[in-house]
Amino acid sequence: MVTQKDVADLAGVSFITVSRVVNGETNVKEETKKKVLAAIDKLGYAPNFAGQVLNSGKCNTIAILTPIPLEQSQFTRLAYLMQVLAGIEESCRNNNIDMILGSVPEVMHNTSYDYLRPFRQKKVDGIIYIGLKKIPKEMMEELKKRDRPCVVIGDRPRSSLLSWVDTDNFSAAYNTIQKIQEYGHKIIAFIGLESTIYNENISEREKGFIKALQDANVSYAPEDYIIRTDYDANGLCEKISDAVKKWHHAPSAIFCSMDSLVPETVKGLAKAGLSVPDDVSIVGFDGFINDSYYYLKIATNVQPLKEMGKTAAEILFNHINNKVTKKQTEIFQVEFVPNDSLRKK
Amino acid sequence: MVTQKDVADLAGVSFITVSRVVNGETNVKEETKKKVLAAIDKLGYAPNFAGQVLNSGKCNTIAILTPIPLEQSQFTRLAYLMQVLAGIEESCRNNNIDMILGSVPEVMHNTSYDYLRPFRQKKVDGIIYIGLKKIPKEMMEELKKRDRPCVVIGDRPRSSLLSWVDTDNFSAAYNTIQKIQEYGHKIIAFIGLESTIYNENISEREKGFIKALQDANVSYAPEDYIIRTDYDANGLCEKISDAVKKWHHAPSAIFCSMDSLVPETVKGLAKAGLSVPDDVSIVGFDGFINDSYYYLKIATNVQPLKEMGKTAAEILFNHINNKVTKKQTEIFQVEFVPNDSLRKK
DNA sequence: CTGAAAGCGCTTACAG
DNA sequence: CTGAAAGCGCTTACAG
Repeated sequence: MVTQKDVADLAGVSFITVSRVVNGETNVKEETKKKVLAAIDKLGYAPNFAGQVLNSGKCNTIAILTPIPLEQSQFTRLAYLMQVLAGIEESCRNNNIDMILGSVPEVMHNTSYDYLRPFRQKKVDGIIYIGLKKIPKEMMEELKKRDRPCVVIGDRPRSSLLSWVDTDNFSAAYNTIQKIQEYGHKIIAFIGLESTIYNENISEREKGFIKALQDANVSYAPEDYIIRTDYDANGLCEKISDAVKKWHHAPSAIFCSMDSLVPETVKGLAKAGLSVPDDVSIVGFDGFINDSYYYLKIATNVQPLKEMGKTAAEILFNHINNKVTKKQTEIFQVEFVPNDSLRKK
Repeated sequence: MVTQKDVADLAGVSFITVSRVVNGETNVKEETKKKVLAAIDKLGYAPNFAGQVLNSGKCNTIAILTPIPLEQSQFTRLAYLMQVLAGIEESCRNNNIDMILGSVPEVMHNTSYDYLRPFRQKKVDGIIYIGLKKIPKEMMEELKKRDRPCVVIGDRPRSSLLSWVDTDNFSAAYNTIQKIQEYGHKIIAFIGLESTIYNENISEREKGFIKALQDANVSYAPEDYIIRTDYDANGLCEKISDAVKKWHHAPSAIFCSMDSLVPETVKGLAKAGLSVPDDVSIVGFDGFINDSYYYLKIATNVQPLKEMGKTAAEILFNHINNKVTKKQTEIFQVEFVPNDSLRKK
């Protein structure tokens, strides 16, 4: 490969001068600089990464770690991941940083795969963890041991070591219920996740739902209008049609904690003889659904995921460059998007 | 940071012995080895990446480059990318290789972003290019100049420098038409992409469509039953309803070159008074659509994308390790999946 | 403005 | 079985 020495030989200078030119130092005679640049161009020289890193200790690479599996049909999580990645990528481009994409395996047993290896080997300057599940214990320990920064997206870890960016899911849900009420709906149900599934975002949405109804002094217990399912909405259809029979007053609106739960919700209502949006309005969360694939344009809440990714990366860069050593946190607001699935009552 | 020297000091040996233990060399006394391992464990030592790279010239990192933008609502391309990535990731895991995710900008002007920098800096041992658009000229030149391997997924570059894996889109389309004919359909239309959009896969599907109909000696010109649109199916609805009026005999089946074109196709037919699948059957391509979001379960063709990703990575690793210097190519078959949208006529 | 020396952390021969 | 020497490509003081 072409090294500084080769360039130096061709330009008739020492390799130190080449280094100076490469790094844009000013104390080089204009004429010398030209000779060196010509030689660089002729030989197609580019500074060797490893040589630079060994000196500087900085590798201009960050790791993106996430428990979200790349391979899955669950579009919601995929789209979430990709939009966040798009934001991170934009910041990385602007700073000439590369991203190593890694994933935290769902189960750690029977695998020798070590997702923290790049981190331990100092192959990355820092980590962005895209939440969904809590940061694993072993990762927290490594972060503590090595002194390199980590920013979390989509969760609010309590450790003072970790910076994070997140959306205000509680407020988003709270505001959503208020909006729905402004449309004249009195009884509102919530579709959430089973409590065995850890997802702080969804549980915050649930809390926002409950609080908003309490504050509105509704005549029913909000908890009685919560139905829980899993990410794939397994059994949701039946649960809903059963609930419709059980409820004294059927809800005229339903707040789905994820758009991906909407289709099964609609099916469950249909099974119980209710149609959307004629009988029941629906508001979701995420805004990932391609309109053309669903008969219904869903009113929803959109998180500024790309912005969050950008911001997380920028915070990480600040930490890496030691401009900021103190933990930083940022909370983003969610945008409510009305649409056909929400009707005035 | 903890170096081999620190470990050596603690274990009371030279750092060379530490290196031997780290690299699993056998010529180390069992007792010495134990001392060293204990010291490694105590200090949390991990070999510094840059040090290793500078010696070996291998960085155990590959670049994934793609012109597919991460940020977009076009689910088809996103899902395509992610499934391929999932396959690459699996191979990478098995070989302790990291992946740097980069994207080839759509327009090169007014940006100083250099997507080939990691490659030039020898920050990666090789590249996997996930096709959609042809490899840019400047990239081909760089590949020629630096002597590092590149494997292409989803395109068949003519250069003898590049290995590739691809699906047999021609045969898949050919077979699809035969299947549709087996279901009793005589007149079959094709929805493809405008010729200004470069996409070898789609154009191969179009060729397969034409050839199958020619071989079946149909009484019409297959070309008269081709409608072209763009990735977002802009104007497709109108084109189809117009075509239905124009055609002497309306098709009883339509082969959409991408599933994502199905909804607008269905709308266009509806506009012309035809319903799917009662009046017209539809077969698509990709199999990405989440069943629950569409009223119709689409008969389609599924590419083994994850397998392709895995294979591409393995080929690349072979090149990197110099086991194989000759260009390698692999063609995967596509699986036909019948479903509700295809009816017997 | 330019160059010789030392060193970043590691591995690869070479000596013993 | 173990260690001293040299070098991978680069940058950072230091000297002139």
